[in-house]
Amino acid sequence: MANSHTSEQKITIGREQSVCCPLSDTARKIADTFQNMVMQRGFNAVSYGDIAKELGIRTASIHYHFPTKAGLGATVLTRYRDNFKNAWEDVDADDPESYVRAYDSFMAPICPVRDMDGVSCLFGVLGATQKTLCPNIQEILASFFVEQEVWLAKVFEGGRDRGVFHFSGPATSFAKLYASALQGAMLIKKSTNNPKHFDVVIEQLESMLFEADEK
Amino acid sequence: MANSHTSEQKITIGREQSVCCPLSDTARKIADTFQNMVMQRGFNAVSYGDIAKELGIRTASIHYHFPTKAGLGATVLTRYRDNFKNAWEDVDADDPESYVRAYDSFMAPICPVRDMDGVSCLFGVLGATQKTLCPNIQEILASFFVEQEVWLAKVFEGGRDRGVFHFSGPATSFAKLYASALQGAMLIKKSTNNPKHFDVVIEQLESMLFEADEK
DNA sequence: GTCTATATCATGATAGAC
DNA sequence: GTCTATCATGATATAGAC
Repeated sequence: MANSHTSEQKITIGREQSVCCPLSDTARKIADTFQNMVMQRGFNAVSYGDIAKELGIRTASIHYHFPTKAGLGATVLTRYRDNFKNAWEDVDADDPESYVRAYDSFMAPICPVRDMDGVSCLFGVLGATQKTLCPNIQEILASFFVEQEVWLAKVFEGGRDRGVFHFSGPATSFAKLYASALQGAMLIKKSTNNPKHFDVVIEQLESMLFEADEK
Repeated sequence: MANSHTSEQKITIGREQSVCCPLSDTARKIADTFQNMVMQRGFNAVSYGDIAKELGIRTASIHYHFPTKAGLGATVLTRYRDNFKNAWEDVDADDPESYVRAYDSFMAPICPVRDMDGVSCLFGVLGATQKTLCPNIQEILASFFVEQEVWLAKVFEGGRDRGVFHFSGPATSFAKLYASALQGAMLIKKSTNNPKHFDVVIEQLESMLFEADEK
């Protein structure tokens, strides 16, 4: 059943590399294909055989580049996380508009995920089966969600203080809500085959966040 | 790795039965155990062997009650869905408070999921790997999310008209946001091992929905 | 209704030739 | 770096005894 997809789609996010050595051309193709498939089907439903078939190579070749599936998963997730975190622009306390730009930089890497049918965020997909993943990956997952919330709360709070954002309650609570809504929206978008679901949720969130600008 | 859990936890939701014949005692134990495990690890990471081990029986016995894993999944998901939908109380157009009660009835079945460590909503877990599931289950999933949104939007809109709820924009958009936030919050709660995450998101949502009552 | 035994298949992974 | 060949394991599922 894991092979019952009819049309694989290429995803162009997350090609950046993590701390360690850059990936060779083949390794990158493997990582891209794996990432794309996991975002559609989940970690446990993608096999080396699926990747090999898609790329027209043998599973042994994949094992040469990535000896273990857990290692491949960690590489892909690290790259995906770094792509997001590197996008986050710093704020300038003296420039209110920098908070809006920071928010935009946060949302930018999400767009490619939004625009692909049949996928949802890698973090969310892995989080759904968290307990089945190796401790390394569990740790990357958990710490990203925490870091994301801390960063968002800082931007939201500073932006509210400067009058560019509007929401009630603690900034950490609003950040938790925002991150949760994005994850859930991608998940429901995928489950209902309705790309618009995600767009509508973002519209609703932003109409709240920027409410004064629209009055 | 699917067996690396140290302490299975019992869940008491979703014991209600669907349209067809009620489950025998053993069948119900199997369904409960399977549902609980799937909410922790996902459909593809739970095997008949895992269930058999947990219950102290053989896999062949499980096949007697549920010939196929897809069938077991459909039974469990149908039961889970009915448990939610049956909780939804009708509104009385002449009674504004009935809209608050309807909202409470919607949230009630979510509490047990909130209170269990290491699990997230069955809909969300299955949605994350949607493409790997049989068409039957995919359909139940997709239609539930749509029905949920329609019901929520109706309650939100009626409640806003009567002054008990407060939000801006179309009720369908707010319903989409609400459903997404709940799904994402459970997912992040599980991924970060932080039960409070879910509570905070609900607090934030309700402080928005009931804002006037708190001023 | 539950069991033993078994069939069949896919999986992650390794050894060693080229 | 890629291949063929192979291994060990665990999965779904079935047949038939009790």
